[in-house]
Amino acid sequence: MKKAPSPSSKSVAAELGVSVATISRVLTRPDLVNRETRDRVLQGIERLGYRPNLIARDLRRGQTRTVLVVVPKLSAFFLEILRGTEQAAEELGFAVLMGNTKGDIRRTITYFDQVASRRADGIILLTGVLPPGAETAAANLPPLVLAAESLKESNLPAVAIDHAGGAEEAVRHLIGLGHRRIAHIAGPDHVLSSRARANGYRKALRAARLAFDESLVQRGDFTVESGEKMLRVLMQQKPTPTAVFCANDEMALGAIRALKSLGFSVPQDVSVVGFDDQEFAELYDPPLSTVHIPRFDIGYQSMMLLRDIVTPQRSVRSTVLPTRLIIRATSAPPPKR
Amino acid sequence: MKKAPSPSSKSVAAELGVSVATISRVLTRPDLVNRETRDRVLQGIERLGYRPNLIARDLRRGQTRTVLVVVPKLSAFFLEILRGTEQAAEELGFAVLMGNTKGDIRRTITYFDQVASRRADGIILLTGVLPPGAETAAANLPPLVLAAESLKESNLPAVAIDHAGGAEEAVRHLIGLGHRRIAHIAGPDHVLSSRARANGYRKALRAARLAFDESLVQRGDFTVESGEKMLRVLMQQKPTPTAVFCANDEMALGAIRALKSLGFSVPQDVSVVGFDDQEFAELYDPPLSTVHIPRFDIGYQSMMLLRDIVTPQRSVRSTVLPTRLIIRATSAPPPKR
DNA sequence: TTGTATGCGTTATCAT
DNA sequence: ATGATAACGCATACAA
Repeated sequence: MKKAPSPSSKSVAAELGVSVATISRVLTRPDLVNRETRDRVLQGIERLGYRPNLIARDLRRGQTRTVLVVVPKLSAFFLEILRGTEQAAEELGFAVLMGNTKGDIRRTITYFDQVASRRADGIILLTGVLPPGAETAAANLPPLVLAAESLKESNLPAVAIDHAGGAEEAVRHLIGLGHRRIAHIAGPDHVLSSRARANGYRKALRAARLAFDESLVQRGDFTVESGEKMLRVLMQQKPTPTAVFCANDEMALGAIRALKSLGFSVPQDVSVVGFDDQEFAELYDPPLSTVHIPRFDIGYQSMMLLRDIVTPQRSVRSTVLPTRLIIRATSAPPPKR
Repeated sequence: MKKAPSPSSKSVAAELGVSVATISRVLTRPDLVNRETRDRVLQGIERLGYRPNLIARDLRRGQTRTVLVVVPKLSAFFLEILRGTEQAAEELGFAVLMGNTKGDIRRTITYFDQVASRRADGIILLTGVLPPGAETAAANLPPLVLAAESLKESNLPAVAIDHAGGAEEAVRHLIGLGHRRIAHIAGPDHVLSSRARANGYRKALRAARLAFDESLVQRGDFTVESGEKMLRVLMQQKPTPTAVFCANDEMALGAIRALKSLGFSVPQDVSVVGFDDQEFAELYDPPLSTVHIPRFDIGYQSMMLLRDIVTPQRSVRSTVLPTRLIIRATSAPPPKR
């Protein structure tokens, strides 16, 4: 049983006694061809196992119907986004290429080149940073959607997240439970999303006319360890906070771990709320209250937006997607005194 | 600033007063061209922003240097594999296309078609199942590597995991700690890997001359819930087991959860060991002892193997990768009585 | 309704 | 060392 290479339209045409044009038409504009011939061709295609060569088609058409998704690293966070992109891509008949910069911004250029080289029609960029030279308006950017991590000031098409709104809702939740001294473990200051989340925290306090206490805000670096460390700092303030809002789930886990080891129980003594709703949030003990990021939607919408960009005559509109507070078991009313 | 489409080799050639052949040679076989012309061409390419059209190149060469990775679902497990594949692909100059069957075996055929249509050179199949028609040797399979989940009887190129060996090591570890009544929460019987893990469990018992007790083996379905449920069943046996080896991490989590709610502490009263070493295993409280699967390597080796397959004159050899026991905090000596 | 012929942008063969 | 040219397999404008 030797592996027969798929025949070309030419050989199928020859076999059936029609022209290659007819083969092509049957596949792309069936309405243009006579019913009988169409059926005969379809049958022949089936019998001979013909598959049109997409490379040739792409070359001819000048497009690939392929999107390149570029992530800064292959983490669970981006996985769910990828899932959304894949779903939308499938619906639109697009293929999905993977790109991973591994934190090296310059590698982004390599991927830009991929679309300059016509291996993909456009890029969904999840890295949050444009490569050095590309920042100027003069730079020749490929069709591009900025997703999840939007750039500071850019009017490039983007699918962003309402970080501030999510943080605000989380803190409002804690306030609603009766908390008055609410701490915040923030993320790195240079990351736009941490700043937005910190802003949401302050806004919620302000709306509830709660004083903003500088000492109740500590900055971590998104790791579990930094969460532990900052929690310890926070518990040295007095009076101690009764709730901690963390800028991501890892730090929330660290905070809980540190609380436990300090002899506090969560949420009876101290409430903790995270951000991201990563997979482990639900599995943790106790299950973590956190702010859900619609990762799937980000991926899905990004693909749709990119389609609009590469399709002439479609209007493109950036979006900001809302987050959703998930109340699990780490947030409760403060202890009575 | 209008977006100028990348010029073709023809226009670059015209601009520089050379032939297209020279342009092509400069890019693919620089040694064949005179030093001066080469430099001049290189310079012109840079100046005009020329990027060779990979689609045209692929068409001409009859290959795409693209691999299609097909997963049954986009989970963290496959993510790490994908990372390995991506790494190898980058080293080899391959692009990575994503395919997701979402559990629908028939969709695999769609992806096979993608390579029949020349969108990719081959497939790394992570689904563990071949589509219905394709099982026969007569079926015209695309260049294929079976990864992670190997098929029952097939001599297709594969990168497999030593499930049995990993399970054996885990149970040996428990035996070494002094456990004598070791239970097993197995996975579904129709999944080859669960069967292999169960076999490893029995083999370790046999090697230690411990009696195999049917009632100490319960079958779950890889979910946290089934882990809880089966643990409860196990603890009704008497004497109760002092250790539980679970066929995956989710069920191990379920078992721990159930143990806690029954008033047992882990690992003081009962030890628990999982399988997979998923991300949350390390983060859990207490951190889970489990069997690490070299997911990255699976992906990496699969890509290398596929390269061997699509490259003439390279020999292809299937591999079985070893697992590695990770001892964390859920396994300890049994309580003294 | 169908066929013929051209070109998409390369690479490779064959001359020169 | 370089150029002219023929494919690669398809889609389409034009002819019939």
